Amino acid sequence: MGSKAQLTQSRSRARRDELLAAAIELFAEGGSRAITHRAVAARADLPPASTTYYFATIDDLIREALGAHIDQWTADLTDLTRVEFEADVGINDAAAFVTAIFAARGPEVAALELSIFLASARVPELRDNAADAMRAFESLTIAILERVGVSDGAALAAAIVALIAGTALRRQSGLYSEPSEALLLTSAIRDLVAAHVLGPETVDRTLADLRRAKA
Amino acid sequence: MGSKAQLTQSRSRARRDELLAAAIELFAEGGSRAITHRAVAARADLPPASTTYYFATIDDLIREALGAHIDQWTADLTDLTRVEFEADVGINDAAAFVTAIFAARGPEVAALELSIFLASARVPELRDNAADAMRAFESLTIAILERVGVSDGAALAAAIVALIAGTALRRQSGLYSEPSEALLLTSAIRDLVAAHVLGPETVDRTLADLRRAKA
DNA sequence: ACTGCGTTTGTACGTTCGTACCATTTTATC
DNA sequence: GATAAAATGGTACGAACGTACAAACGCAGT
Repeated sequence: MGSKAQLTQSRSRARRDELLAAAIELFAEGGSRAITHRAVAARADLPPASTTYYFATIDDLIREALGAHIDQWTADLTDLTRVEFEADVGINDAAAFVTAIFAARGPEVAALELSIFLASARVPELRDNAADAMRAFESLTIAILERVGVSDGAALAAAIVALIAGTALRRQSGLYSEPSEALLLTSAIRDLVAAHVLGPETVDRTLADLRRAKA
Repeated sequence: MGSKAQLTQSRSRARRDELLAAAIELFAEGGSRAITHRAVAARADLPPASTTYYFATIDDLIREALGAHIDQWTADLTDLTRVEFEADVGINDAAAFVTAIFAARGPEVAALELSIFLASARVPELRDNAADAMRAFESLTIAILERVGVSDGAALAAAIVALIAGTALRRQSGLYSEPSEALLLTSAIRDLVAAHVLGPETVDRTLADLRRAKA
């Protein structure tokens, strides 16, 4: 049996965190297959037996690593919610800001978070962590929308979050250049916000006009 | 050395395909960790040594399985592009149609395709397959937009694809009920199309109005 | 300084893995 | 039907894996 660690000493907690960080590194580089006791320990410059002291099984180690990483992301997003903006921030700045959160950290980092979301579907223990992260991302988006003047933006925020996540995924294919992706995303966010401001009646009318024009 | 198979016999090709299908099944259930020679052979009801005859290494097996699956998806999408619609199809039907392609096949299947996209970022051999799939999806979306009356919809299609992919990802967290997700997605697609039809000037003006209203 | 508990780590065990080998069976060609 | 090529499948071997264990170590409180 592993995992009789009690972590009463701070040095011990630090070592555990280093192992988790090493595991995330390996996961980012080679997927879950790259995470083994020995590889994690070697990456963290710790003896091979150190992993079994802190984690009962290798699956626990993987779960904890992914969970800790996504939790950190949740915490970062929650912190951002409290950031104050300048008074006259416009949609463009806000869109760029939200975009930057997910998409502009480099494709590799985004891929990591996306992978954890996917993994959470298979791993019940991670589901709450993923849900929290998603909630935090949407809350942040709602908060930013409010600063910009949109008050009832829950559904809009959900769409924007989906748009950002999808763009991050699309980017993994390497089909499109970096700046054009960012432009596309900002433009789409602006479109969504504008449609929301104009209201469903205008959208309905516009689409009805489109249908009539086609005939 | 494995992989001296020449596949001159159709039965042999069929067995190979069964192994690939079994590998995909295991991948969907337990990730890349679940794919081992023995597990794949057992799942396909074939002798343990059968995998080494068709695939030089286990990584080749994994790559080929993921590649074949995403290629099949590309082929399906390309076929759909050729489907003719009824004359007076509206945006709602079209949006529901595109939505169904990615999102309504059940979360598990969508997760599989998303996972392959993510994996393609790490595995150079899969990059072309992922790019082809993305292109096919966008081409299909462009084609559908044309039937609805939108002609210059390349950027719009990119946004819609991102939106759909992101919604599929968001759904993995299990935060939202199935029908509300579909509604949200359809609504967002309608908004994007409407904003596109109204044009950038209207969007600009609307956002400028919003900014003024806030102050 | 002593004692107990948490921590650290070298080592080893049994299992499963990737892969190779080779005898056997099946199929294609003549 | 004979012959060669392809396909099949039982088996085995070394490496890497997860995990366990016990001895050694360090940091409390006394």
